[in-house]
Amino acid sequence: MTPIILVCSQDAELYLLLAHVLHSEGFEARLAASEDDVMDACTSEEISAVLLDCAGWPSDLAPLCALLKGTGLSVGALIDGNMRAQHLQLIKAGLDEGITRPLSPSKLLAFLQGIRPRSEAVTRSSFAVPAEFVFEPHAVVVSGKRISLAPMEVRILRFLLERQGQISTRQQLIEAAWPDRHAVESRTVDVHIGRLRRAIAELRDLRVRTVYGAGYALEFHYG
Amino acid sequence: MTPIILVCSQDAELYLLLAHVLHSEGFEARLAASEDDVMDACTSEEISAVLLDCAGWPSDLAPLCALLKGTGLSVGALIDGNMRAQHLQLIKAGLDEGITRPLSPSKLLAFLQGIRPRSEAVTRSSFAVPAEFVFEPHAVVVSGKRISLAPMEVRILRFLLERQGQISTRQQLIEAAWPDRHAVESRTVDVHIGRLRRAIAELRDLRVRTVYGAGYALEFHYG
DNA sequence: TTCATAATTTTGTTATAACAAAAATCATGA
DNA sequence: TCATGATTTTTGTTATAACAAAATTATGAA
Repeated sequence: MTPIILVCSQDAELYLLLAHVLHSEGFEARLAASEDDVMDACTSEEISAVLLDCAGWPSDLAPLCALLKGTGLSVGALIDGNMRAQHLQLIKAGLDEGITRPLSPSKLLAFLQGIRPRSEAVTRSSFAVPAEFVFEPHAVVVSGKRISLAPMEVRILRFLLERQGQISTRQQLIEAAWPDRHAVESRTVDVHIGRLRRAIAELRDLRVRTVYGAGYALEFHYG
Repeated sequence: MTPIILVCSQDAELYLLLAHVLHSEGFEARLAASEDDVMDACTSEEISAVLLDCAGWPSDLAPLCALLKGTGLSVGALIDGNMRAQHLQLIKAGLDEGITRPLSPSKLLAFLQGIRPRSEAVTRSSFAVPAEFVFEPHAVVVSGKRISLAPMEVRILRFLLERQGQISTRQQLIEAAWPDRHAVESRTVDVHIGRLRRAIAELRDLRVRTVYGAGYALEFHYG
């Protein structure tokens, strides 16, 4: 079931760009240009999250935010950096994520894919690799065993360890393990996962699990 | 070699969004916020195309456009619909493609992927399926043979026939053959191409050719 | 005729062997 | 020691069998 994101804006171009980005990340986008549109959309479809465009909306969005939060929806908002009072109002209304302009698509996507806000992301980045794992450029040492790995396999394994069992999409793996702006097909990830699996096959407590239609997660049993 | 698109703008958010869109379509984006930046970029890297943001540039872009065209680069421009004089100046400067605001990502991508401008696209859509092919919902009849096909295979074959041997990317196939806003993995396309190939295997004059790293094209020998 | 259920078809996704291309490393000779 | 060519390793992509899920069609009972 493709999650549907309701974009509340009267900025047509922003919507077109966002719709494109969302679509290519596995979301569907819907446009609401008025409060009536918002009500109609929430009634007729199962909306997964709402994105409020503060610059592209003629009135104060805090009441609408409160209403949407009252229905249990996740709500994010695009907020101008200089509109602090508005930001505060939205936070009081229960806003889940404020995304300041200029908009960073990756932060928006992180919000939509359930990744915690940056402050928590920073906290989580201190989730280091468990001490049992010692990485080398072409290998990993764990449980007294030294496993040869290609550099790409090393990067993927390290990332999955840092994620501590959470599901990673292929796109997240690409962003984490490939050099910046390096475009590869998502099925390239699948092939590397297979290579990593074969390389670590002899480790009984470590396994890469496939989550159908979502991505991959690491299972590691400490002992 | 990933094509590099130089985006000339001082609108940070537009750049972030465009960079994201371009990146996920297999392009790399670079930002130039001044004419010096443009010159630096063109000197230091092999730029495949340039995109001029007329709203996000402080001066007339026609001279820069002429300069870039002089170097043989493809140049597109984002142009406000009400800036006709500017549009004319850019056309006189040799502009390849004017994309009016609000920006449609698919039109931008069509330009970047070498698809002809819309006027030519409309012309090309009259390239009907050759008369030898008669399509049914679950089959195609050609050369006196009736080949059973799944509906998706019918849509893919029809699209490839209309393309008359031109290469289609997986994304183009998805946009043409799948319902609007339907998100599938690009490897889903590969699987359907395989199924289509098996279905039409007995037709000696019809073949789906793989273009490594690009997509697919149909080979059909009339006779 | 309608509707619920089962069966079948279609579509989406995964795994992995294999091939293509690029990058890194090694060997050799000047 | 260094440049160059050869070899090996690494990475990206493709093909396709197989599995999972969704959609459509068929069937039988009410």
